[in-house]
Amino acid sequence: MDESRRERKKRQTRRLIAETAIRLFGERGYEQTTVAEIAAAADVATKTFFNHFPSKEDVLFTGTRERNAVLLEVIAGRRPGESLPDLLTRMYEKLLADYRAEGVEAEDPALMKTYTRLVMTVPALQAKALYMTFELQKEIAETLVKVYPDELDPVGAAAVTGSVLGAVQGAALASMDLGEPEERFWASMRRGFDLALRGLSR
Amino acid sequence: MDESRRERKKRQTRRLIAETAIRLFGERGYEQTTVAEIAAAADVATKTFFNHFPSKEDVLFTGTRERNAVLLEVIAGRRPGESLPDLLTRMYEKLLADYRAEGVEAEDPALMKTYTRLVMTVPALQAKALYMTFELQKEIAETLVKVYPDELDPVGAAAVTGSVLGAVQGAALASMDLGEPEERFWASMRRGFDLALRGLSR
DNA sequence: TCATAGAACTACACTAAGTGTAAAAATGCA
DNA sequence: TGCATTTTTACACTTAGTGTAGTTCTATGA
Repeated sequence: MDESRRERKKRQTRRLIAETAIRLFGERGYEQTTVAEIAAAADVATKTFFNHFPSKEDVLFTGTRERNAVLLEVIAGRRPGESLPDLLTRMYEKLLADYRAEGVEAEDPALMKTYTRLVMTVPALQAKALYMTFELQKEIAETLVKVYPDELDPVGAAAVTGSVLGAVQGAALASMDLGEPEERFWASMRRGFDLALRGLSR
Repeated sequence: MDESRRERKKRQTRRLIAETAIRLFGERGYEQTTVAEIAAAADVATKTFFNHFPSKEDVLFTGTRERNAVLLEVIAGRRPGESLPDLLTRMYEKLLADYRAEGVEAEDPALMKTYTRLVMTVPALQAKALYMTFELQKEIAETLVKVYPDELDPVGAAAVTGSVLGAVQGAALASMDLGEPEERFWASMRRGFDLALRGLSR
């Protein structure tokens, strides 16, 4: 077995806490739910919550770092001679694929929807999400400079990254605000991406 | 007198708290400084701090809402027949002018520098700054739809806005990270803006 | 000048997030 | 079984932030 009982139980506890948290947040609202209540509902000590998650918000952003790492790998794996627009497009496709896969693999679609609603409406969670996107942006820019040493300097790379992610994010959020259905949502995100990309290809 | 004594004293207290806060943050660091310490140093009750500022972070973002409002006015005041790139350029010029004026009008340049360093390095403050930019973005996009009813829909406007602000922000932060001097910093910001704008003009 | 309404400030009690520590319980391994 | 390591727990503590009621200061009208 590649996972010991200890590791398995730890993961279980972590997962139990996270799912309990989303459920309670959905029922009572984010601010109205205390960490103590989550811990009690999951039948663990309050401290155990903070042993697994550095803050109350973090319980909602468990997989984000890993998902971001995947995008960075795409950038780092620039193919020989691959143009910047092509590489960014590959990254975007990967982002999209992950996003859709997440929706499918989710064992509980209702939780997924609750999650989206929370992150879109609760200021503290929005700020957290923005901050993490911001960190991703810096890492992408840094990696871009490495794989395009002759074409990109740090400022240019940061501008490109900010432009692309900003456009995609803006379009996605606007689409959600409008309550657009699934398929139009993907189309809107694509529009944002294409718009930003046009600035690169001269 | 257009300002009563009451209003004047209130403003004085508010200003005293804000300046004391920046000074202490600069000396001891943001997290290491408690609101109680700030209040004590400014010789007011802790509650008075929260009467003026909703949170510890907010003491560092006093003028932001007003400055953002100015940018929105530029957008709302689209001149007859003015193209989107022209209007955005006017907004950018305004942003720049405000930014430079702020640096000049600052009675204490050292505090200004401390302020910049804090906002750039402390996670909680970065997140707050990002969140406020995000809110500005939404308002700009909303206003753009109003002044370009035939050319822009909500998704397009959000994409444009996100692209431009994202690029400018990315370039500016990268420039600061590099420690570029004043003049190169402005040039870098401009590069970001121009890059994003290219995506619009065809 | 005095009286009074309202605004700002203060004192105080309280909730909740988050940290540090040491002990207890569970697990891995010899 | 015995021992080391990891996870969980209990507990005490700090700090951000809220609610309330009372006090002080300011504006204003008689």
